[in-house]
This record gives sequence, structure tokens and C-alpha cells, in this order.
Amino acid sequence: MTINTKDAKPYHHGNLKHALLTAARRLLETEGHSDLSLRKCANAVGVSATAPQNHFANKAALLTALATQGYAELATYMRQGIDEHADRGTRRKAALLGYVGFAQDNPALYELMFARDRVASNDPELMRHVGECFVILADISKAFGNFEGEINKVEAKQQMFVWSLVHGYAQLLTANRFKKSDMLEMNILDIIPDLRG
Amino acid sequence: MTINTKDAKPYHHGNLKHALLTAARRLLETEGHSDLSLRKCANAVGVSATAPQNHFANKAALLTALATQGYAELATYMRQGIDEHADRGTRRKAALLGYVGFAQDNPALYELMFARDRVASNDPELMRHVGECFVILADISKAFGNFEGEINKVEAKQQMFVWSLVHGYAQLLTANRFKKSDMLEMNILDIIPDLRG
DNA sequence: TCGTCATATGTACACTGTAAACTTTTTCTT
DNA sequence: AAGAAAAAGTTTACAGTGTACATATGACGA
Repeated sequence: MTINTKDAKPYHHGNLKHALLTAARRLLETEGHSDLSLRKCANAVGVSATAPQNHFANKAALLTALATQGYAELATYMRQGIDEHADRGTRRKAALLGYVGFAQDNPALYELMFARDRVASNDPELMRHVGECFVILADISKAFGNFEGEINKVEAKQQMFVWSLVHGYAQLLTANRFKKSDMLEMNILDIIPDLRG
Repeated sequence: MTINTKDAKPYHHGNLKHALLTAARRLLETEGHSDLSLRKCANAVGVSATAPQNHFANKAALLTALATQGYAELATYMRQGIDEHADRGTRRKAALLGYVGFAQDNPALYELMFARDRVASNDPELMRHVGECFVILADISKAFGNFEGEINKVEAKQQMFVWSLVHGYAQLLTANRFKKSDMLEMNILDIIPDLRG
């Protein structure tokens, strides 16, 4: 029973699921992955410790939702780079810069997106967005490198080559595995040899 | 006071640190990263729950030690490939196959080795072995790709290119991000375009 | 023989994920 | 409009976890 209708906190949050996800995401990037807990998320949103259970079956479900969000945004980052340009070569470069930019903007989330253990990799919604990224990568990978063989195999190789390269670069960059002196004024485009296409 | 000297368990383990590391490594690959706990390691070795504290300041220290072991073995995998052959091109290929082979043999450990959060990346022993891998990669990266610029920059680019490519491939492979149909009878060498050198 | 020190144990505590029972609010049916 | 059903909160409970701290044990040199 609510007396003061002005500033009384409602029993039902309204959009707790979304609020938990944004809180989780902030905690993930600020506190780090190992300090992220459901209870902290609940606390940040101002709700009881077990309220998240109504929206996420378990912690893995929340992490999976976070990862799914990540893939969706990664696609957006790439598409934005693509949409800004007209010709194939420039679009490709923009998409690659967008990919790495996403990883740099969300390093902890990016790591989570490729964690074998913490996310449920059989989640259909997750895999849908993974596939979305894959399609974009497939598109910008066409006519990349001088691979040989039948067309299907060549396209698969081009795609795997580009994704391996950009993913490896993004992760080694955000994990600080490159020498700092080497990184001066360098980006992903600098480490791609001038291939035909 | 030990009465039965035959099968009485000694109070001091003897080499608990080493035993904990091997137990941790087994648990890491079998149970998965998120189910690895110090207490389980202690239990697996048959020692009290807090005994590990005498050998590892905290859990991060144990994980860091695991990652350090990982880099040392990764270097061994690559060197083995290198030592088996004479000419530069074949050695390079063997080293790359060795790199990916290590990741496939130890997927959970490999992921840990690039985790931003769980390992203390300022550990000197860890970084020594990271550097060891970097040197090997630098060696096999020479004369790779048609990069341009001054020699130092070119070598840095070659190195970053090769490491990005092989790391990205290894992780995407072990994280099941490639289409299975594309992976049929394919390996890291198939996705490297035929560059000069 | 006796301290000293490394190495083990036991206890304690705050924090975590999750299950279960309960309460409050909304929504749907009639 | 009323009441049942469902949705979305709360509280309580419990087994595990990392870690701090006090204590016990044994190895070993002085």
C-alpha cells in the first residue's frame, strides 16, 4: 500500500532485467570480471540479493546475455565503419578499425565474449549475433589474400584469416602483450601486409 | 609422533607447491576455469583447505604460476617444431603448428594465459616466459609479408602480424567460433596467404 | 638438546550462487 | 468489479569460496 505516491519506491522495479545488465556491464569494466557478482549488481540497482533470479536462471545466463549484447554492439561498430564509406577497400579498413575500437572500448566484455567457460555457447540468441558478426566479416574478407583452391574453401580461408588476424590483434592489444614501444602510432591496418584486393 | 612408519602420511607434504600446480592444472582442463578453487586443489592433494596459503599468497598467484607454466610450455611446443627441421620456411610452419597444437592440448590454460583479470601481469617470472615466446615468434616472423618502412618498424609489424594471426586462430578454434564445416582438414597454414619469404 | 623456522592444521568470517517459501503487485478471466 | 493466476519482488537458509589469524608439528642447524 503506497501512501506517498510521489517518491515511494515501487515494489516492482519496472525493468529490472535491463537495469541489471547495465549495472553488470559497468561493474565488469570498472571492477573487473572476477569482482562481478550477482549480489553486487542487485545492490547497485537497489534490489534484494535474490531478485536477479527472476530474470536470469543463473550467473552464466547473465554473462551470456552480456556477451550477446557485446556481439550485437560489435556488429554495430563494424557496420558504422562500413556505412561511412563507399568503396570496398575503405569500407574494409573502416570495419577493421571499428572492430578493434570496440575491443578497446570494452576490453573486459570483449574477453568475456570469447570465454569458453563462462558463457553458454549453445544459446541461440548469442549464436545469432555471433553469426551476424560472421556475415559482416565474411563480406569484408572477400578478395583478401592470394589463397588458392575451390571458391568455397577460398572464401572460408579468407574469412578465417581476417577474423583470426583482427581478433588476435584486438586481444593481444587489450591484454597488453605487445611491446609499448612498438605500438606508437600503429593500428590494425599497419600490420596487414598489402595484399591484392 | 608417528607410530606406523610404513604408511603413515607425513605431516609435511614434501613438494606441495608442485603438487598443487599439477592438481590445479588438471582441474582447470577437466572441470573448467570457473569450477577451479584453491580448496578443491588442496582436497585433491589431500591437504587441509588453507595449506595452499603457505605457497601462494592468493588465488591470483596460483593462476599466475599456472599461466607462467603455460608460456614456458608454449615455447617448448614451438621450439620442438623448430628443432625438427633445418630450413627457415619449414621451421616456421612447424613452429606455428606447434603453437596451435599447444592451445588445442590445453584450451583452458591457453585462455587463462591471456586473461586480463585473473593473472598478475606484472609478475616478472611470467613476463620472462612471455618474452621467451615473443623472441621465438620474432625469429620465425622475419621476412614475413611485404611490409614497408624502416627496418625496426617492419620487424615489429611482421611480429605483431604473425602473433595476432596465430593467437586469433588458436583462440577462435578452441572457442568453437569457426564453422565446423570450414574446419575439415584445415590448419593454421591453410589460412596464411602465400607471402614472400 | 634446543630453539627457529618452514610448513602444516583449525577456526573464523565475509562474501558468493542458488534453492525454497513467502509477500506484494499486476494481469487476466469471468 | 471480483477474484484467481501469474509475475516479480522479499526473506531465509545453506553449502562453497578466499583469506586472515592463531596454533600445532616436524626438520635442522647451533
